[in-house]
Amino acid sequence: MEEKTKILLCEDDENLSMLLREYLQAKGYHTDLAPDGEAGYKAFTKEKYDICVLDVMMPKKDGIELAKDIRNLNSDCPIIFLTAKTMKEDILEGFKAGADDYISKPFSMEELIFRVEAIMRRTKGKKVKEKDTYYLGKYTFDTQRQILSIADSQIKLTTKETELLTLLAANVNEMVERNFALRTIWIDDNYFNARSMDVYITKLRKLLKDDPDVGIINIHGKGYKLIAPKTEE
Amino acid sequence: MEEKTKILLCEDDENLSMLLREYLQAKGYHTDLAPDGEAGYKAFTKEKYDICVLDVMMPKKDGIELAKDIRNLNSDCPIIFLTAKTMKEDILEGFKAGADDYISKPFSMEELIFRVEAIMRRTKGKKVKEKDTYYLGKYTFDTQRQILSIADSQIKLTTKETELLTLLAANVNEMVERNFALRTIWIDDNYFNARSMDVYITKLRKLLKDDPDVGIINIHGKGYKLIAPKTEE
DNA sequence: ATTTTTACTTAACAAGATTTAACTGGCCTC
DNA sequence: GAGGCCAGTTAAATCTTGTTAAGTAAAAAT
Repeated sequence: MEEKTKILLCEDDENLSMLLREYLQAKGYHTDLAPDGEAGYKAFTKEKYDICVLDVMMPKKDGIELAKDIRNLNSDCPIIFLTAKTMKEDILEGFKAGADDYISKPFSMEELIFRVEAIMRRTKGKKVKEKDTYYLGKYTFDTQRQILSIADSQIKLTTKETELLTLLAANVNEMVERNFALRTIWIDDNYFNARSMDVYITKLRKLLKDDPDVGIINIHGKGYKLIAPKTEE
Repeated sequence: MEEKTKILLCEDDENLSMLLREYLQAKGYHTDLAPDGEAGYKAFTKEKYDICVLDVMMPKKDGIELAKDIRNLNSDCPIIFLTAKTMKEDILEGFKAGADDYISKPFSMEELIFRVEAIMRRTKGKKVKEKDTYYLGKYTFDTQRQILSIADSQIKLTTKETELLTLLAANVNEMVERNFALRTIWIDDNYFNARSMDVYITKLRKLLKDDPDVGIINIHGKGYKLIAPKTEE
C-alpha cells in the first residue's frame, strides 16, 4: 500500500487549521494538527513527518523557536512558515532557523498545496502523486495545461476556471461546500467573490454541456457537486 | 576533485551574511565573509575568488571603493552589489566602479543564487554544475550557447530570451512568479519592465510553437508556467 | 566615420480574464 | 402563496496580459 505524505500543521487559529486539514486531506495528505509550539514539538518527537507547516506567531512557543528545536533533533524535515504579510524580518529569521519556504498570509489553499508539492518534488523526488488529468465522461481535463478536451476539440481554460474545475473534479460526485471553494480559490468568502463564483459555475456548465452525463448541480444553501460517470482508475 | 566556486561576501549585517553563507553553502558554494570593506580587500588579496558580492553600505570602506580597489588589482573577478532598493545613484556608481550586476535589498536568496549562476555562466563558461541543457519536448535548449534547437534547425537566442527561458526551464511545469522573474532578470519590477517581459514571453511562445506539447501558460495575476512533457533524468 | 544590424525598450492598442452590477427566477419557510 | 434568501444569467467595468510596431542605443560592419 502506498504511504501517504504526512504533514504536521502548527497553527493556533483553529478555524484556519481545520480548514487546511480538510483541504490537505482531500488532496491525499495526512495532516496532524497542533495548536501551539509545544504541542507541535511533542507531536514531532512522536511521529515521523514528511513536512512541517508552522505558523510564525503562536502561543507558548513560536514557529521560529519550534523550527530551531526541530532542526536540533537533527532532522532534515522540510519546513514551511506561515507569516504575516509584512513581516520581512520573520522571513529572514525563518530561513535562519532552517526554513525551506514560506507563505505570507493571507494565502489560498491552492498556494499551500503548490508549495508543499514543490518541496516534495525537490526533496523526496517522488511521492507526489498529484493527479493532473481527470476523465469526466467524454471529457478529459488536463489540469497542468489547463485544457479541457472532448472528441477532438480542445478548449483552453483560464486560471480561475481551472482552479474551480480542479476542485470539483477532485471531489467528483461529492459535494464541495460553497464556502470551502471560496476560501480555497478566492481566499475570502465575501459577497462579491460569491457572485464571481456563480459566474464561473455558469461558465463551467456551458463548457461541460456537450456530455449530458456530466454536469454541475447545486445543493441549495450548501454547495456544488460535479456529476460524472465513474471511470476505472 | 571538483573545485568549488569561491565567493567573497562583504556585508556588515552579520545576521544577513551568516544566512547567505549558509544558503550558498547548501547550494555548493564556498563562501568567505568579510564584515567591512577593509577586511574584504585583505581577503581578496590573499585568496582567489570566482565572484564578489559586496554590500554598498559598509563601514570603513564602502562597496564602491572596494570594487574600485579590486579592479585596480587588475582583476576581472565579477562583482555583484547589494544595494538598498531606492538607491539608484548607488547602482550607477556601482556600474562605473565595474560591477557586473546588482541586487536590491530586500531580495530572496533564490534571486542571489540565480544571479551568481547567471554570471558564472557568462564569465567562466564552465564550473557551474547547474544543468546547462534542457530538453523540452522536441526542443533542446543549450543555455551556454544560447541555442534552441528542434529537428535540424537551430535558433540563436538573445541574452534576455535565454535568461527568461532558463528561468522558466529551471522550473518546468511549475509556476514562476512574475515579480520573481522581473526582479531576477530585469532587476526592477516596474511597469515598463513588466511590459518588456510580456514582449519576451510572446517571443518565446513563437519560438516554442513547433511542438504542441510545449508552451508557456499564464497564471492570471501570478506568473507563468512552462509546460513540457516529463523526461527521464 | 557612416551605415547597418541587433537587442532591447517604449508606446499604443487589442484581446482576455476577472470582478462588479443589475436583474431574473427558483427554492424554502411560514 | 408571499417574502426572503439563494442561485443563475448577462452585460458592463476594470484590470491584466498579448501583440505589433516604432523608437533608441550600442555594436558591428563597411
